[in-house]
Amino acid sequence: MKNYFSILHNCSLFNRIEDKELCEMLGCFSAKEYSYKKGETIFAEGNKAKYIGIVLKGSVQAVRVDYYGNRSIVTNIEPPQLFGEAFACAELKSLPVDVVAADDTEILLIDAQLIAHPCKNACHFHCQTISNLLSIVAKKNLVLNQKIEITSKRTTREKLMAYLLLQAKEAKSRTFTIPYDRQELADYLEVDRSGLSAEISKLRKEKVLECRRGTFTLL
Amino acid sequence: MKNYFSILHNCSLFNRIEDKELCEMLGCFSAKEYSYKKGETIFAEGNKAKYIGIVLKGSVQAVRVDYYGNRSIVTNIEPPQLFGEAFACAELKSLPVDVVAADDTEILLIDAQLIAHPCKNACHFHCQTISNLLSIVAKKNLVLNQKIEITSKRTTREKLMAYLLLQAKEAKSRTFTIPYDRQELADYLEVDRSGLSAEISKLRKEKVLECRRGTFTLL
DNA sequence: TAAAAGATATTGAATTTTCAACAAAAGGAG
DNA sequence: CTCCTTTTGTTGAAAATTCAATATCTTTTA
Repeated sequence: MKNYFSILHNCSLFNRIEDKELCEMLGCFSAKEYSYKKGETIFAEGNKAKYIGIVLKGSVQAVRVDYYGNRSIVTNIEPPQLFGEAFACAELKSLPVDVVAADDTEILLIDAQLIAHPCKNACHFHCQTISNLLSIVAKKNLVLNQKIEITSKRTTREKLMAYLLLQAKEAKSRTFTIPYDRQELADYLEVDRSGLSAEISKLRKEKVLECRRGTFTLL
Repeated sequence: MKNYFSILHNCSLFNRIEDKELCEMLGCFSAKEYSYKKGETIFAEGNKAKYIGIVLKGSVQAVRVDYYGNRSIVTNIEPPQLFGEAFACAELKSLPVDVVAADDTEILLIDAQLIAHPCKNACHFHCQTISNLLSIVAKKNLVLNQKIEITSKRTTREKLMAYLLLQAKEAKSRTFTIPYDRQELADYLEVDRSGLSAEISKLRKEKVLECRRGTFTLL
């Protein structure tokens, strides 16, 4: 646990919480650490949403696999961000997505009830933590809104460009690395992988972008 | 204001808040009432997200209009639900959507700062309100997830059926009325209106559903 | 280093969507 | 009731996507 203290320290769930208090809280929340290999399922669709997860190392993805095996990636989460918090706060009986490890991953799980509902004592941290959680869930909302903005475009090219422009903006650079391989990017954009590859090729020929694997440069 | 007391009473922002306290709070939050005609813009894209809105009468929609005038409807909000709360809680500098009145509408606006940030006094309401807001924002998250689930389908038919099945489930009935006309439904599903009409016709011929305007029956 | 495995790119055919124009139906105003 | 406006449905052509099969390039591993 000690190893990950600096990550937790930077986790916005603990904004304005003293390091000393943070240690107490982790005990109080009975936070537990877990490891997953790449590809393993952390939460399965249909499970009850009980836990808030914090990514300590690696990365996790919220994915949905439909009827015919079509995979859709909803979000990618990296340290020190949270996952599952919205479902847990909504006290959902059945998760609408799978949460899987996108790399070899270490996470911390906290029982959401202990955070979301005010307790008798420790009320100071508590109110602050809930306030932090509100801010996190609100920002997660924006992430979903961005995904909707991107995938609401009608063509593969438009979706791809909307995504890349946003990434460039977030990286504050024309060159940036995305967290997806081609198949994953297609699953995020909700398009066919081969069509996506073809579109990337065209954009390259048109000198709109350069790329090598996950690293893109907009020209 | 008095007229809408019963609506506010049922608004989950005020869960576990006594009616007496509710009155005080509205004053304290300097809540103000506004009216809009159908089609008028309540918040414009790009504005700073300062206010949390509560729909008292009518309905509002979060919409995005892209580059070429393509409209996309993100959500439809009816009394006594909130809108803009996620953007306000995330303290967004620039709204990513327009919020427009979908009918002749009355709303209440509250300065989000006054809700989201703990104040010195009145701490009891406050912590409860923040906790309520957390639950609301988390549920809004689910609504966005549902939209993503629906629109991630690859064909118009699949999107339509996913949407209708969800509506039937929520209405707990095979017959239900949706809040959209054909054009709006197309804008929500992110598909072409004429293609949507054609698909509805096919489904009717196949005896999968019946419909008249916004009222559908799944067979 | 070579072979194998995995990821990315390419291609053409089939399917689906979009687009535009128009027809039909429903609702509202006078 | 009739005219007018709005909404919904229909159609065919053009454009884009998906699908499947194969080729090429990278990385891993033996």
